[in-house]
Amino acid sequence: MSSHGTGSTGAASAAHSSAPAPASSAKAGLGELAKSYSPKETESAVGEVWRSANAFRAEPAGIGPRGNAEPYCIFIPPPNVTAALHLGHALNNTLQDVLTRAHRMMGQNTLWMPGTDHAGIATQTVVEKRLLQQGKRRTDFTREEFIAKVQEWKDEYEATIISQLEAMGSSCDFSRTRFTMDPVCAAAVREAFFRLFKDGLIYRGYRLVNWDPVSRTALADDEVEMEEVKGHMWYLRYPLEDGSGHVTVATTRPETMLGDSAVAMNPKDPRAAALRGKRVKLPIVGRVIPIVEDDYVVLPAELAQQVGADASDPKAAFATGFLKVTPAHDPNDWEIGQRHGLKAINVMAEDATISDRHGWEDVSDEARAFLGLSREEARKRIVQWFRDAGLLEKAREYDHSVGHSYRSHVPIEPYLSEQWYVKVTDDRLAGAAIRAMAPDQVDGAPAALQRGGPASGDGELRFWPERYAKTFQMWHENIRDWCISRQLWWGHRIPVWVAPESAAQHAVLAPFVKSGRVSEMVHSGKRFVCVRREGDREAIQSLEANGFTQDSDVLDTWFSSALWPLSTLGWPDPAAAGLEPNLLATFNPSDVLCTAREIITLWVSRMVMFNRYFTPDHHLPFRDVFIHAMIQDGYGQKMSKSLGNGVDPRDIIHSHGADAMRFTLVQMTTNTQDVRMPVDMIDPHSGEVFAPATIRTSAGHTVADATQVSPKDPSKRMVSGYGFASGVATPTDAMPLARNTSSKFDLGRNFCNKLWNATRFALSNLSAGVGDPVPVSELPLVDRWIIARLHRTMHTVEDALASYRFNEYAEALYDFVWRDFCDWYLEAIKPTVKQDARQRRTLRTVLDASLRMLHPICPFVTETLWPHVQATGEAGLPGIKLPPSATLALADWPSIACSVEDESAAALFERTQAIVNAIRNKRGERQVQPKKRIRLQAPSEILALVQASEGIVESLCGLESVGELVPGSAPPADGVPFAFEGREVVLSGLVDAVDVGAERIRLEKTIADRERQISGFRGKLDNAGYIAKAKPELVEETKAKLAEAEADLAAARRLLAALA
RNA sequence: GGGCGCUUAGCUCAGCGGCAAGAGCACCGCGAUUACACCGCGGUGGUCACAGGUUCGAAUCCUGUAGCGCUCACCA
Repeated sequence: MSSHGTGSTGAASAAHSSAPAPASSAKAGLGELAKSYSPKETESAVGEVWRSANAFRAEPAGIGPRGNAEPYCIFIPPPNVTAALHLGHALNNTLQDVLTRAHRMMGQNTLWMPGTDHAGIATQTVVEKRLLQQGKRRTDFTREEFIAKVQEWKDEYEATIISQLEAMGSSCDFSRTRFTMDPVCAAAVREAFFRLFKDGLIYRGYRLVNWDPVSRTALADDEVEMEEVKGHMWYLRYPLEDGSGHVTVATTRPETMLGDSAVAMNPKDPRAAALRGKRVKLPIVGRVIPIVEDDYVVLPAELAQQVGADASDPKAAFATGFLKVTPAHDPNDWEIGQRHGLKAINVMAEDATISDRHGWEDVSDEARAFLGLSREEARKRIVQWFRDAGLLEKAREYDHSVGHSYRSHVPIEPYLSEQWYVKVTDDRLAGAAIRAMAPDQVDGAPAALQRGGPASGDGELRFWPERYAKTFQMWHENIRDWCISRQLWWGHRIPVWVAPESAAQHAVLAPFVKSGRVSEMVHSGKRFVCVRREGDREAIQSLEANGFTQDSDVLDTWFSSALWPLSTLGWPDPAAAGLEPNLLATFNPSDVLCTAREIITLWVSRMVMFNRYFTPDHHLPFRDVFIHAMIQDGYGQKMSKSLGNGVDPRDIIHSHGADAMRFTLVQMTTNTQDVRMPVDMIDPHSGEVFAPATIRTSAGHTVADATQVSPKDPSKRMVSGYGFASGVATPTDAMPLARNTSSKFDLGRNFCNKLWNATRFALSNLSAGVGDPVPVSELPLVDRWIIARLHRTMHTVEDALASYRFNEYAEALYDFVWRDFCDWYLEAIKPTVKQDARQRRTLRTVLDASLRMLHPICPFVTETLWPHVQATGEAGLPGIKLPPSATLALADWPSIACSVEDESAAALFERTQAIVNAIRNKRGERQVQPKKRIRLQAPSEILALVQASEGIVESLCGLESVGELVPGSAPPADGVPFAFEGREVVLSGLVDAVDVGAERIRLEKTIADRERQISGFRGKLDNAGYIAKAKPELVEETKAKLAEAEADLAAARRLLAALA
């Protein structure tokens, strides 16, 4: 089919020869472009063109050729280094690149800041998993040794990710690439922590956290996954202390009863009066605990109705009205405990085994038997104990959802511990985030908006699509303080040193505090000292000499991510970080953040809070937030690194090319929430595409089986992407890794090929020279029409881009290039362009402008074609400016004046298209061979239209003659009549003999269609409400349509009569 | 339970108050014509999930129902 692999006359040689200086050295000519676009052979050369032109380097204000231009900046959502990028990232980054490239071409000083995220818990987990496969554990190494291993992993995947971004054509300023744990970012983290600590916004909190008993670390709320679990509801009897009876509590977690410190009941409960002041003797433990009254307790349905309380609470269905209160092991119980001054008795160790060493003191002999048991085992034995003691009232099956660690997948234990918190509930953080919202996107009474005065950034944050503003608002209205300490090794170590409080510390600390090098606080008998600078050895040595030790925990990853728009630009001091002093001021605030919706709470929120808090004028990190769709696999599951169902963009680049991938992704970016991407596999043994065999994981996900059998040869096998990502299967020479693909990308591939061939055709004509510019009014009709279409397309594209309607951008160009330019313009000019230099000027100009507008979506193919097109001579017409440029990536966006749009020419050409379509339709209906010439006879009004088309109707319809149809004269014997614009028109020479019966059926169908239309239009026009209330233009339009339909109907009836 | 979204041609999706509802793929017919078979020309195919309502006019707005998906919170 093409010259793949020959390299002799193909695109590869053309691109390679032009790579060092594409525009100047390229000699355009048909022979240089292969018959079809072969991305593999050109993409790397194009990448080299951009690299050698330093095309994506951004400089701060005042420096470089764009130093005085308005800045445009996007911060990449830093991909985490746990794994390679998948198609979700490809979508995310393609959209950012489209914006970046378009704004660069529009002349702005444009920075797309790239980098990666260390993803503390996730990365540590994948490395630990790999070590486990080698039979080793984290604790077999020192902290430093282990971190070095994680670092190795990070280096490998960081390089992979950057190379994936480059392969996709991402126009990031790679010279500024950052990593959230590099020294520049680490300095920002240190300063931010210090300031928050000093300002009282970081504090030590002793409370229940989400505890992962396997990983033995605290987790943030958003790191907990809810999973449906089949369990039981146990009804336990607790005897009253005075022996007068018992109360029954319902619980799913009987093992926590060892730590109960009260039983609660609702004060409205009819039984409350009798029980008020009584106490309960806790079985097994023997602890005597009070019965407290609290509104939180739900009454059982029957009682609720009796006292007129709300019985609709789902809990009412199984509640007993008595609630065991275990403050140390349940968040709600903790709240009740706080309200009633109850003790929190922690009965578990850090691994969630029953323990008497973490706050449980009154262990009875009977209870001692349960020490050391796991949660699950303790539950069984305690239930058995109650059953044996006759205190188990009943048990029933009960399904409920339980929080699980997204890391180890075991149930989370609400666990009492002391952690570091950021007080995000403070108005300076959450309040500032809500005040940032654009007022028209804030839901409900803007109470929050009224709290603060207008600061810069207030009211400026806008979500696209706007429905996501609600997510942002609700998150901040219900926000809870943020637990930021993690008991991990991989991450930013918390810069706090601690020692038991003592008077002697003052003398040591005073000078450091005074000079602002440290900040201190005292909490529960300990002194905590935050050291501002990592390099402050003097302060650290002094602290350590006085018995202080550094907190061994690290910070939540999102703490450093939250600083990304600041840290990447060198905050707090770019110069000290070795960067340009005004880098930060130039590019923060940035313009838009592109991300997925689950990131709104995790990251967008925190960036907004931190950027506003840390900048003196409280400005935003970005003004717009664009939320794009989530890419799902063919089974409706989110593509994710952890599930391993992601498709590597390099696979799609391999099968379809980077531009095809990009175009397709942009084209599918509507404002929907999810897009499905059915994934096929390519057999590495045969190259055949097939649907992979799937399995269901224990968690219920459908994924490609880890190994697959070759569809061609059952003796051969391969490893799937899932098999590789999950570590289940390792590719070998005999069992290689299979690439994925998806036929979805055919759309983009076909389009790129179409553009390639249209350009090839244009080049073959342009070699005759492009002529001097002439006013648009002097050009042939079809030229004036295509220029009008070009102008309108440019506006559609610009409007779409300005409001992030990416699919409209792609579709406007798809239709313009394929439908208007290829199907109509190129076909129409074929007979004339070789002789008409004016027309070649139009062709040159339209092609040039099209490549420019398409470049942000398809940078590789457009840049490859660019030097060939540039070499044909000057582009542009009066009103259309297309200044030359060596590289397309740095070329100007087209400038097209509205005055070039000739509306009457456009309208006339649209009538031309209509008659061409009508004639083609008649040919098609009769299966006339394309080569066969036919004759047209039409009344003078229609003949005038045909003549005005300047030969286009004749050439596009294969007409050998056009003649006047005199009214009343007999039509030719082989005449095929039809109605056009209410006139009778006859085609002849289509067939040897007219099939009168078939002709009658066609005419009768036309008559029926028109009659239906006419009755529709008349219905509207007879409706007084329509005449009175609809827009006048619309009424006029309807009248015109009615008239035309009536004329067509009359013509068809006359034709039918003549046929008989 | 709260929030968000989806349900339009066989498939994947646009359209979100006003032409006789669109695209790509698939399908059917004609076609190796000096850009392109990753192609050209023509065609088939839809009571726009269902039920009410608002309106001169509803796929489009409102209410309700059903199914699907995501997300947050929570269950003793």
